Amino acid sequence: MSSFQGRMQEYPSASIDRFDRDNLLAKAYFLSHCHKDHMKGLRAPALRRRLECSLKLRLYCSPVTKEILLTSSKYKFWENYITVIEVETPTQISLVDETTGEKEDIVVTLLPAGHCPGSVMFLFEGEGGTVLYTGDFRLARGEASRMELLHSAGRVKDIPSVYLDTTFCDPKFYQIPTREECLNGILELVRSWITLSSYHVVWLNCKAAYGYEYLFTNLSEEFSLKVHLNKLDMFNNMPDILHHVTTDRTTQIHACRHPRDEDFIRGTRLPCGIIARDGTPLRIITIKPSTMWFGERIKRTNVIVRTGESSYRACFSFHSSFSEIKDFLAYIQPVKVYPNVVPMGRNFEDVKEILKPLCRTCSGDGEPAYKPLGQLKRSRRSSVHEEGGDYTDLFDDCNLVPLKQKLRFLQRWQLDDETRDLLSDLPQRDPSIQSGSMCEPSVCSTTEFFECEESNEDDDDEDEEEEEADVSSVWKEEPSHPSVPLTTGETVWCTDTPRWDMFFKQEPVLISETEEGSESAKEQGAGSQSPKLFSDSEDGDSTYFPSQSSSQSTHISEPGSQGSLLDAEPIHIPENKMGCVKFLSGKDNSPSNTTPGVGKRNSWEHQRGNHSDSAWGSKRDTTDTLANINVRCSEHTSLSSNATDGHQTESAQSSTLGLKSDSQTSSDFEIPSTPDSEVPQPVQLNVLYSKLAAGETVQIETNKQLSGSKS
DNA sequence: GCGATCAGGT
DNA sequence: CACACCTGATCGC
Repeated sequence: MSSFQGRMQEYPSASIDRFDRDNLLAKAYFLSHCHKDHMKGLRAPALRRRLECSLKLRLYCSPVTKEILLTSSKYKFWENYITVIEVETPTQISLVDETTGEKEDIVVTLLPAGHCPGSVMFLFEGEGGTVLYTGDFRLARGEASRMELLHSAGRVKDIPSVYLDTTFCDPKFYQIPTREECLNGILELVRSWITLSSYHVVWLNCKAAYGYEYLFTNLSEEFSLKVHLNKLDMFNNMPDILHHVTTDRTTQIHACRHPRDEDFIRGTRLPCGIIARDGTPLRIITIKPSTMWFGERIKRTNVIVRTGESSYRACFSFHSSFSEIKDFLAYIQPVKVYPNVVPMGRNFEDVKEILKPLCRTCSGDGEPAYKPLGQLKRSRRSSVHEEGGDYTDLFDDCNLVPLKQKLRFLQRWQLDDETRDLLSDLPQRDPSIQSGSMCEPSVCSTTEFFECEESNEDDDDEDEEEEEADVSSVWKEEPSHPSVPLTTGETVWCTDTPRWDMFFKQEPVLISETEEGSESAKEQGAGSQSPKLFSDSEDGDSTYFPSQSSSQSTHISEPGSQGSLLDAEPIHIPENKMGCVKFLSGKDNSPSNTTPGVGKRNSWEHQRGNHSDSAWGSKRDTTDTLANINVRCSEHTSLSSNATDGHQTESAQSSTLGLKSDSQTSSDFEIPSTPDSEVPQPVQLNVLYSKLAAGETVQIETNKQLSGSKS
């Protein structure tokens, strides 16, 4: 939870993610994403009053964040006070003192943060120096190196100050499995269940928060089954998400909520109340996304853990692990890092101590904490690829590979090898259901569900959505409140709505390697290529598949090994993007704010581009979207022809380089894997962890990384 | 009645 | 495990 108080030393008149107390006096507001702990004071009457009295005061955020924010009626009053800043578009804004007329211009760049839809980091450049506020972020290894706007003239920018998401900035959170590992584990678990019969359904016990959407979209795409949610209105202008979620409860994948959903599940009922029409009890498993972490040299377990008869915990994290944070800082090399979050079981001083050796000054005076950079400003890209078989490969974000391809690739060998066996002796399943079903969303199964009388009395009927006509022939869906007419006007599904899979095209590169690749992948999965991933886990690393009464030992994910198959040439560094700065006055003159059609349709677009795509596990080719973006940006940045041109250039590069950059592993810069540099001995670690576990203050002489510049 | 805060829960 | 967020109790305006 963020404990950032809203203001940065360098630009104290701007408030970020905090809107109460003295932030009420800010000259500009910034919202990194729509989680409540970053919105404190945002709907307070005091702020609202101030807004109404001000001509200049604006809230700056990404298009998606605006969309989400304004979906809530409580924040509707912001409508005319929000200025959208396109992601990866340096934009000049003025901080104006309305009493004196004093003005300070700063350039703000939004960078995708990979935390939840719309989440961004803010890069500020101006007289206060260059500062990066990360908000909450999850960036895989190497992603900073692929953010063009963190670079200038082929080098990473000098960013002296970083305000950092330190949620997991603690060595005990050293490793968190990558998004792809986690996603793949969940996919396999879901597959193993829902293919048993159409009465087998899964409930994703997701907290009411944004951030699970990429899980939903991947599940939906994989199984051609939309995910049931209570409401969708926040995604109305995000077709890439909207296509994969539904308020139609007749699906086998649910992420719906009910105030007493635990009770429902215990009673083998889904929170939405749907049951099979023929009375056959639904077979429900629950999957609870939760963060699993692993210490530096601690044996990993699987990304799926069975916690009960029909309940599972699946690894899932919105935040970067310690090693990902280290990797990020190693690349940025800030002089000063300010923690935004105090990790659990720590205090502010602890975090600062942990961060010290990760800063430029400290690695300079002591010894290089873990990354012998040698120079403050590195060339952005010097090596093609580096060491294989170390942690880099271990936790490498093979996420840079278009995920769709990767997952197919993985599934092929996994399914062949293990899951297929696992599934082979299962009860006869509905012939209309096939693994990796080709059916259309929502009409995949022939089970007939109907409303249960005890259906929860929630108000989701207002979000009820009529599905395609042929649904009615398959499903019997009775409104939970027959007296309330369905609102058909709202988000009727149109057959001509672009489909998710039209957003990307198949690249033959990976698929063509499938035969060979699957073999090697299998071997790697057994530990050859990335031995450390599962090297010492030949044992109890069991992923439980619900179709088995006992555990099945299945390594459901080994994407780390994939990266090595997919290495590509480094991408080119675009010219300094600072040449293309968009200018915004205090008044919001952006067309996208007033034209819902064009502008909002792409409100998800900021996830374009290699890093953002990978951050989301998204895998569409961005060409189509980019074309739209360009259209909109032409309007949007009409104040600056430079900006428009620059943007198009960028877009063109992105689309042509997309695959290459996506295919890169994180080791595309010269940072050796951190564990190598540290070479912690097991004994040392044991001592360290014992102390940490005991809550002692750690004075580690042996561990340079922790002692840092403490001298 | 509303908001802020805290405790307790998932 | 933690995170994000909900609910309910309490207090003050």
